[in-house]
Amino acid sequence: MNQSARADHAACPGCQTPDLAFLTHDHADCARDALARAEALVLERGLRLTPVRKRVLQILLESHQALGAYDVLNRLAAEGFGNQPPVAYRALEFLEEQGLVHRIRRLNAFAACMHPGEEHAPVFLICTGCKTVAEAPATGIGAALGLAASGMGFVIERATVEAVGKCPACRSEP
Amino acid sequence: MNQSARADHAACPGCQTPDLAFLTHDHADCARDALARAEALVLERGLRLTPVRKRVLQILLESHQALGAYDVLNRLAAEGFGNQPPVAYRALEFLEEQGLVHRIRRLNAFAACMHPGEEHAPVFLICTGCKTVAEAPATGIGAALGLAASGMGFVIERATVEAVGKCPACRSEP
DNA sequence: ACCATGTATGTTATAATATAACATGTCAAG
DNA sequence: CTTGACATGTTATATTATAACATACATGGT
Repeated sequence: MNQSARADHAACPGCQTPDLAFLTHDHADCARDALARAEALVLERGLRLTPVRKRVLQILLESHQALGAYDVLNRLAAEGFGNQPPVAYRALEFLEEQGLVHRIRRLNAFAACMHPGEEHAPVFLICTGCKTVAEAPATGIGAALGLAASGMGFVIERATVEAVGKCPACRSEP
Repeated sequence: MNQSARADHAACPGCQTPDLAFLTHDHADCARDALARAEALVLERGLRLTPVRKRVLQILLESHQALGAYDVLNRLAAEGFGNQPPVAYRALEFLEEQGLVHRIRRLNAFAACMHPGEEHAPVFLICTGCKTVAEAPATGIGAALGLAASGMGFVIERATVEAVGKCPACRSEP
């Protein structure tokens, strides 16, 4: 699968069901769901999913890739929002604090969380072929990490786990 | 333990023996060892540990912390090496390719590898108190990660695992 | 010894990412 | 209808990183 195919939201990888992450499926659905859940979560917490914040989340959900802050900013600016970096960075920061967006440090980029609200230490699989970022089920890894650390007397607060490699589609291509 | 105490090389944490990583021990020894092993490794591979490269590695070994590229650059410049970013970045890139230095993405920084040559997917423990970065034994984590990924048909090439938290010394302080 | 070649370093310039500080606007409680 | 808290907009700048080209330096072949 090439990158332009991946840009088609009707046939995309990486959504919340791990089994589907790198398979073709209807992405419009999971984006809509994630947005609705995000909105509910934020309200529950007495916070506001303002227009900029909502739009930033939508952009990330729709693009279904990790986007740089300036990519997001450009889209915002094109739609009449502010066009200075803090506009994007602040929205992204808010969304990250609320667990709605994850920061992919390896890419200096941000990706929408595909299962907000659920407790999770995210693990990212970054395909070097199609640039898709999938959130993997972290089962066991957080625990193994905590264990290794506590063996040295270290107490983990947050962890970043990012792997680069090839997704099934890109692996079976030249 | 505070940061100035950590700057004292005669009583430092984080070296190659996991059990000692956050304990006091003689760092001059492990720095010297690591440098010698690095030199040998590079020669084995038919490459050159030139003065800049060697000095960069020494700086990282001695400081025993993760340093930004510009921190390294400033020290180089003060010693008569070039004072432009590529000088530092190129040496760091070379050292990273040779597995002698690791990049800590969370900090936009670089740290000397404490056990070069040994096969390892590094796991970093970053103390938010004293800024010390320790390389933890990754036992099991790489495997767990590979397993989780292959469940989705994803093949990992390289992984970044970084945890932030508190080391024993900083945890027992205010 | 000399040159050809590849590799390393130095330098200039700029790109890409991120934040500080302050001004303005908005909204809801009192 | 004002006050206070929060959000957004704007200006400016800091920090991190790389591209492109020039110079030097080592090494092997002759």
